[in-house]
Amino acid sequence: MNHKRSDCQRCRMRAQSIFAGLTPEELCSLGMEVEDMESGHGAVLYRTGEPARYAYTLREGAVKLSKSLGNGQEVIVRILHHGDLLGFEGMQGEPHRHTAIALAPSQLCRLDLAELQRLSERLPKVQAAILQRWQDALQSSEEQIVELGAKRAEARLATFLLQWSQRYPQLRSLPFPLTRTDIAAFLGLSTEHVSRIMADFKRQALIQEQGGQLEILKPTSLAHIAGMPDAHKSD
Amino acid sequence: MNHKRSDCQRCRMRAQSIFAGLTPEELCSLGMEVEDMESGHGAVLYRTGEPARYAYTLREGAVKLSKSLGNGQEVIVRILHHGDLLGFEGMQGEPHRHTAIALAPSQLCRLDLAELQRLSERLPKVQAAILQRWQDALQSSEEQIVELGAKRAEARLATFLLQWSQRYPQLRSLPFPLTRTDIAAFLGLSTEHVSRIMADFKRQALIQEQGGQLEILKPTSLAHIAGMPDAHKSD
DNA sequence: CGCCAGATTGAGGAATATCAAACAGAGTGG
DNA sequence: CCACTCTGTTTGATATTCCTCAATCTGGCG
Repeated sequence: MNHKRSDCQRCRMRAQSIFAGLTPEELCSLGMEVEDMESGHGAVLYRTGEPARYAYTLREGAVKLSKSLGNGQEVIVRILHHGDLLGFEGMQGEPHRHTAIALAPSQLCRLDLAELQRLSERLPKVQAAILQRWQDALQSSEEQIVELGAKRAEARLATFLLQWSQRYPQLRSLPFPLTRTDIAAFLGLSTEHVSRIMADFKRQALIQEQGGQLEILKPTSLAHIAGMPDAHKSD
Repeated sequence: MNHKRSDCQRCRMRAQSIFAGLTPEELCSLGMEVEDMESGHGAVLYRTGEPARYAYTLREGAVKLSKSLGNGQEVIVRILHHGDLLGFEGMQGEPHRHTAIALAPSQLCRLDLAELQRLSERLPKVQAAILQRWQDALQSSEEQIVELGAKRAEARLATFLLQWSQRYPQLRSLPFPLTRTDIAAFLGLSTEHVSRIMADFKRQALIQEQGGQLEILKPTSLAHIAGMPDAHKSD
């Protein structure tokens, strides 16, 4: 990993960050210790139960948040893309609730939680932004509950692929660094079952895959399989 | 339903409410429109998609939050007990994301969302309290994801029963107004399967049921089935 | 009593997991 | 450049879990 002092003023994610809406002066006055960092594929950002010192903003790449059961089984609870936040459960002093691992080479901003906490007490805008993120996370978790609770494997995989593609708009060929085992851990299936369904999708020419790149050929058919009556096709 | 102006000062839930930590003077100065209300079994508090005017604190009883799929299938996303909050997604102006239905005769406080929003901007304590609730909700949703994604029916039901019992401490016999269909919609199973497993648990004398009352006879065995290595038995 | 919603039970079938084996591709060392 | 390993994928055969459908049973209630 590679750390350096960050220049938030010029960050191209600023408009979507938790510091959006602050004037440059306010931003300057924060005195926040923010470090740019890069994490390679497989890098562990933090582990379940560790005391939380830092929170992160994911600027580029993808990160999985997972919990592991006693028996060694791993469940991926959420998958994060550029613009997402992680590690903020530490703001209330709690230890990390997940293990966070980079799925692809990623760029992040690392924020000191103690400072952030003081900050959010002073600046309601920041607190409101963080609240919004919590709400988004809850919404996505609840959608995941619906997937796991009500849909069959095919449908789960279809929605998953569509959701993934929506995080990379106007991109024909998507970065797709996930292992079958990762997908399985996220969708509550076995590796083999995921593999079979992916193979099916390819045979039906719904998707195409080559060297970590994924292409959604028939989003409408996938949406139909996913059980979304009329999801407006974004491609 | 039955409405009347509430006296928050004397509310016995005040210590756990989002207004905890406020001085009586602050509480007085709120000018919040808070209404006490009672809802009978099956009463609908709000529906998915409705514009959100009110949020609620559940003082007594139980409420289910559910989403329904296009095909008429219903998934219960979360079940609320006394002390829990609901309907707060409206604070950011969004419509309700769930349908909220009382599972038992319940007592709630109804808060005007617009007022609450203005309030939380003035009082960081209130906002912090709400943030904490969002976090709790997220945590519980993520635990549910783990249940649905990684555990088999028996284990899911066992954890569910144990979690239920933990919401009624020092109570030998628990109120248990749930239908098999409700449990099934929460655990991602079919009604019949739930029924079978419940019958099994009874035959093994792990639990006992009569007239809407549930008794956990062997919490330790249940915890074992649930896949919790050493959950400290709370009973 | 007759009726009705919910619960239980059984039988059969579909969805998914598990186990085992073969396969493909990316290094790596010779 | 070629074996050779290593990791991840695919495929097949079988076992298990869970669902579906249908029937019966139960308790409350007009």
